[in-house]
Amino acid sequence: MEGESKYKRGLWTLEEDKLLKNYIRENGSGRWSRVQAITGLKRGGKSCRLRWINYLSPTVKRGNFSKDEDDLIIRLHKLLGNRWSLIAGRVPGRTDNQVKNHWNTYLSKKFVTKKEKNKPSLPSSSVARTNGEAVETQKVFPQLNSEGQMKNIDNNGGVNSGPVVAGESFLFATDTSSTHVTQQPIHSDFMDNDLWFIDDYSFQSLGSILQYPNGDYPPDFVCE
DNA sequence: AAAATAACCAACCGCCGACAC
DNA sequence: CGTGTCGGCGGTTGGTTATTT
Repeated sequence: MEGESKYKRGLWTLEEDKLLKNYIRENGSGRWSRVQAITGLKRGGKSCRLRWINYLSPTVKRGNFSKDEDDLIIRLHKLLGNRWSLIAGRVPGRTDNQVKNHWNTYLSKKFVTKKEKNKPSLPSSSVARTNGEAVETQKVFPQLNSEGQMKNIDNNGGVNSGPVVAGESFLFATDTSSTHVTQQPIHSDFMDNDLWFIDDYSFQSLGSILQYPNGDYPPDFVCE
């Protein structure tokens, strides 16, 4: 097809990086589709955006993931599933691509190995594949309304409500085969034990780690 | 030392929602 | 409303590097 080679592909060169950085400095990030016209880069807007967000941006942290970062990612993944942008948003300096790669190449193996000791099988309705391994990805999406009522919506559309104090730790538990979600108080050492590994019939998560430092909740926590 | 395999990670792809016209 | 464009997302690919045989 004509036009298929309109854009260069593959790894970025230092010269291309320099052109893109110059563009950002002069025009700010965004309007990616204009980058080619302005800089002469033979790259599509999407490619430029990705290169900036995942690599060139000064906010991107390079180097190995720390133990703390690993722990946080594991917990957030338990809570959010494969919603990498949401997870990355709570791991300072890390991009969704970094978190996703780190999970797929390292953490999922640790995670699955540990989980498999306690879990002989998975319900087929909630099985996804990661690196060829079966991983349960049941999701619960809590929503907080203006009165502090927490609506927990699971991936089957089931809803359950109850009072929640913003910032207080709470626990979601849901039967994998039903639409019911319940909340239970948790004890303070929850974060230090292995409860956040999936067991046979429940999905449990720590809601408070979803909250941003300024007290806001992510888009999934809709204030009505 | 060479070949095979595994691990890592940057980049691409397809889809989707928001928005402008 | 319908259509096109853009940005964002998660899944996947493929090239490079490290490790094992």
